[in-house]
Amino acid sequence: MARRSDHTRDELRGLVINTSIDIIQTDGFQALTARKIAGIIGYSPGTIYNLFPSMDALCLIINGMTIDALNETLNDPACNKVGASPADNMKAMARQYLDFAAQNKERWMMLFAYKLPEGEDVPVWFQEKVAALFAPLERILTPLYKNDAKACKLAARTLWASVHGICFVEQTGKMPIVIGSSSGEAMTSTLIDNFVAGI
Amino acid sequence: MARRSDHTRDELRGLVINTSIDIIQTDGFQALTARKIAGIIGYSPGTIYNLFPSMDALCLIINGMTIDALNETLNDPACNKVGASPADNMKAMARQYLDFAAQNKERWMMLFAYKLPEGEDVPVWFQEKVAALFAPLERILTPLYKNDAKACKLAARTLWASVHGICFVEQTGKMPIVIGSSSGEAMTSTLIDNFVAGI
DNA sequence: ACCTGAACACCGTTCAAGT
DNA sequence: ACCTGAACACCGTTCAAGT
Repeated sequence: MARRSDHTRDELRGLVINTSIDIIQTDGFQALTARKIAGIIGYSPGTIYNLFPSMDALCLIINGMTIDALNETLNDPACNKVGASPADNMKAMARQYLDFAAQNKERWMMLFAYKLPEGEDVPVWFQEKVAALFAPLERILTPLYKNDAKACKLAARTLWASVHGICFVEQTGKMPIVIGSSSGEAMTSTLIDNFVAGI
Repeated sequence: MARRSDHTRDELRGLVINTSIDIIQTDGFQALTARKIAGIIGYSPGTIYNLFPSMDALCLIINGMTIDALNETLNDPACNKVGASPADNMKAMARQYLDFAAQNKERWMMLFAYKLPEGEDVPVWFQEKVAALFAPLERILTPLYKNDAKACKLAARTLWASVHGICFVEQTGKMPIVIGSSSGEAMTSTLIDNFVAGI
């Protein structure tokens, strides 16, 4: 066939990524295959490998974009109000996290269920994106740990991991819901109220 | 070939399950394939389907066994001491959870990363195993919520999910470790201390 | 009754060959 | 230079055929 030049290389990459996200959100990330992407965008499977070194590399890029989108919601003014109490800002931030996961369920699940194969390890640029996720919560907590930056970091990571666990349990529905509607929000509220009161 | 009768049907099922767990623990659950199991136990791939309806069914059985093993550690006397404070028992239980995950990393990961395909849903017997997981923690919390069973249930689920999140973050190492060694234990301690103080 | 192994419809990935 | 499509080494799953 040879050069078609229907799209530039960058357009093509964008096309592959957007199509991939569509597939993931519709059928789950297990349904993402090179052949399926190629079929949808009207190219051959080989072209995917012209644009990305491997399916794993593509998945990593998509996960990076999901983290960026999540990070954006955590920096939303709604959970970084100047007048509000740390607890209120934290609750708002937890709600942002829960909402993001609910609205982007399959993309969010992929972030945690997808595993690089045995050999390779997570690249630095990806680790940096993950690390950036903690900053907003640390910022909120700072006033509560005025003279102990180390304790502040520990608390931020503890709360972040806890909210993540609550979100996970809510999204996978593996927890029996005896709590009534909106259990994720009830749990994050209980967590934050008790934690802050206990500081 | 026909009947070999090297093993009874139940022996064969046990052989498949044990071999599967070996593969999972060694190479991760992504590496578990019917053909690989068959090769190791010296039967043809078809035999796997004689013993189990599908690979998904086998995975579900293995996950059920992992939950049973986890549940056993949560009922260990070490985290259910009569004289100890609820906080101490909870910390011991969290440690049991963290230790189990560390020692059975791939099996534990599979519990959360493995997803049934789009159509089918989790059978009731599996849901019941999951539900049983919360009882030990609820038992510990009961004295702290004497006259409010509903709040106790909510707190138990909140703490359980939180410890799970901490464990997840520790196991996947997605969190930058600025905290020093044994960050999982540091986080669960902070969580439990603050939460209990805040009740 | 139990087990096989070929067959079917899929994968990811590579790469010689085409324009 | 870009893209294809056949090829290779894998999957899960089924089932006629063998003992």
